[in-house]
Amino acid sequence: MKNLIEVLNRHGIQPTPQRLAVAGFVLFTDRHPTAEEVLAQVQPSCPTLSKATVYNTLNLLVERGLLRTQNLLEGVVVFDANTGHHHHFIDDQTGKIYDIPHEAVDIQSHESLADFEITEYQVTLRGHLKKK
Amino acid sequence: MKNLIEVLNRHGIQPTPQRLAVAGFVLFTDRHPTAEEVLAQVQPSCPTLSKATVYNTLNLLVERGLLRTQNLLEGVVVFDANTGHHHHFIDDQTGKIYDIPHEAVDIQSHESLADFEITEYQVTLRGHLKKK
DNA sequence: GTTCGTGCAAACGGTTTGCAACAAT
DNA sequence: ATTGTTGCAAACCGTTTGCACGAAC
Repeated sequence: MKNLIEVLNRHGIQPTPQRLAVAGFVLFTDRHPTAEEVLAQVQPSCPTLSKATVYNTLNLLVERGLLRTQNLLEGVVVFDANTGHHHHFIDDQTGKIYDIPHEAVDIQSHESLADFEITEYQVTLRGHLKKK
Repeated sequence: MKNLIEVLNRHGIQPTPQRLAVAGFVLFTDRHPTAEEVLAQVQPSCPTLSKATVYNTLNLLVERGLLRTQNLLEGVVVFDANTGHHHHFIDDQTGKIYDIPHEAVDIQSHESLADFEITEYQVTLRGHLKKK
């Protein structure tokens, strides 16, 4: 992917094969993988990839603003390619995490919160998918 | 505290001195302490208290529904005596976590979320305290 | 040949577990 | 004696780090 190389370059990241493999997966998936899952996914197509390099690369992508981490489930850190403001829906039955556009949820806070200057908010919705 | 002993008994927890010390702090604070902080806080008044017993007791309280864990900040697990539905406000400057009553925030979800059967939601607000 | 990235293995830190000593009944 | 709790230390697991090798310029 030419584009990916450009993106990395633009963020001061040298596009090595390992980094391309990791970024190529993690920046374009809507799953919310853990570091382990990234390794398991990418290892086959890039057999020399080590755990340390996965972590180094993921941290680099986060540092450069291409990726963010999320702490949605008890003690599990996942990586999210959606770096803008958005919310999440977690399917209780499958554990799957869905991104929800920021505009899809409006919040209205009671005047009892007058002392709080709210600059940002994130909503975590839980439930299950409706059978349609 | 007579009450505390009763509460523990009612939940099938034998009220040992260590458990009373831990529960006496963690169930009645509105801070959101980590396990470390619980140990540091309670150790002085209960010198024989070990780290393992703090974890065992906290896990027991969670298991019995007297306490819950929260994952609000990157990789930090805190314990929250408020076991009902509620939201949180995190002061960006101090990192302090405030409990927000569930009714103090209304959410309204866009019809684009029609496929999601939402059974529960939690809002994390961020910002800073207004100087009054 | 200097710089940067990699793989490996060791270190790390928060949490858990195994176990022997120790109540309490 | 049995049951349950404790403290200690070791184990655990996800993540980070140190370091020597290797590729690129």
